[in-house]
Formats: sequence, structure tokens, C-alpha cells
Amino acid sequence: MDHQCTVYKTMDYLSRKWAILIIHELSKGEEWKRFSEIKASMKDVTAKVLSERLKELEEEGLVENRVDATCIPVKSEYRLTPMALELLDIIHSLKMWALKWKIDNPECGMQNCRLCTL
Amino acid sequence: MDHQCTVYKTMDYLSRKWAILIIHELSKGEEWKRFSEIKASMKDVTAKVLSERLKELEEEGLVENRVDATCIPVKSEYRLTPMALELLDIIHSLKMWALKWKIDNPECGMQNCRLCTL
DNA sequence: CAGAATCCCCTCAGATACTG
DNA sequence: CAGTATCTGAGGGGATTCTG
Repeated sequence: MDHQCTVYKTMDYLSRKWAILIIHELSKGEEWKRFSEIKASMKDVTAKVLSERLKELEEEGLVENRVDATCIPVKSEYRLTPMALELLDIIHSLKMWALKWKIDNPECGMQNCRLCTL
Repeated sequence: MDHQCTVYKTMDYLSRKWAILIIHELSKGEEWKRFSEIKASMKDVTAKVLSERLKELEEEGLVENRVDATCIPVKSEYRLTPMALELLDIIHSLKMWALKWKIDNPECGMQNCRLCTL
């Protein structure tokens, strides 16, 4: 890889399942979101995978985590970093590109795609 | 997935190993590139994977293939479609983003990253 | 030259169960 | 609530061999 590391490495963790959807989910609503809140809004993701992705994204500097251990039960919240907020624009461009060129794919008609979040 | 199909489906094939690097490779130099030419310029990719990716990208409409069977040996060439050329801008944005934010990753110092192709 | 066919490994993600 | 631990299966990718 050597000289092709930047995009390659970026794709390495962004291409993991749920990663982009998690980023997108965190971009909605209030700043800080609880683990259970994220999980609930993304029906099919398991706690294991969500936990893994959040940790990876945190290591990559895309997600911040704050924990309030004085609460019972413990309150753990996540939000996007400025780095990730800029990435949102690119994800948006990707959506626009997909909408423009791939709109007629069999399983997602134009109506759905125009309305869908990603 | 349902309402999140566009970006998700796009990521599905773009996130496969070598896919983005192949697109990037096809964007360089002359229009049409031969199989062996692509393979030679991407040291570590195997013929199997390169063949698979090219076929997937062709199915997705990102790559065109023309074959001259009158030659011996057969001449098979590939190039990007207009759809893929627009995607290049987004890949470029992704590189710029990575350069800006992830420049200090351990295995790729600033010098390499500024010079590297992706 | 341009792949196709096999074989094999190994990672990733899902399911389930458990814990402070 | 917010995870972790363990097991499992599918499949993506590498290495090698073969072919028109």
C-alpha cells in the first residue's frame, strides 16, 4: 500500500458494516446520543457490532464518548467530532452521486431513494 | 436497509478490496487500459481479484470493456464511464479529507501522504 | 495475454448469553 | 443501561494451476 495509504486506510474502517450509517445517525437530532438511543434507531444492528464500530470510530477520532458514572445506571453518550462533521459533506456527495446515477436499481425505486436518509 | 439503500449499496461494492484503487488507476494516463497494464501498475493485486472487481464495476456501470478478438492474443481493454468520472471528484474529496485530518497516522508520514496518489 | 477454476484460510458479522 | 464473552457460519480474498 505504502503511498496509497490515506484513502485506503480511511476506507478500511468506513467500509465496515454500519459505520457510515452510525455516523449518519449521530448527525441527527441532539448532540450527544446514548448507546441505547443509537441502537434503537438502527433496528438491525447488534450491541456487539455497534459497540465495536463506536470504538473504532473513536480510535479514528470521528466520535467522542463521555460517561457519567455517577448516574445509576451509568450514562454513556456519543457525538461526532469536527473531523466527522466534515466527512458528512462527503457522504452527502456520495448520496447525491448515487441518486443521480443509480436511481433505477431494482430494489429501491426513485420515490424511496429521494426520501431515504442515505 | 430499505430507505438507506443508495449509499449503502454504493459502499457495498466500492468498499471491496482494490475497487477504489482500480478506479483511480483507470483515471490515469490514456483512456483505454489493458488488463495486464492495470495489473502491472498495481503490484499486489491478483488476477482473480482484479478480474472480479472489474466485472463488478462493469455491472455497476462504472467501467466499460472492449475486446478485440481479431488480435492474437486477444486484446481486452477497460476505461471509466462518465458515471465513474464524476465519482472521482468524491474520491478526491475523501483524499483531501484524509490528508487534512489523518495526516499524522503512524505508518504514513506527511511527506508520503502529500505525494501519494490516494 | 486474459482470464477461469480450485482450494483454503481467516476475518467479519450475527446470535446468544452473561455482567456491573 | 451499556456493554463484554463466546461460538458459529458465510464469504471475501490470496495462492496456485490451467486454458484458449
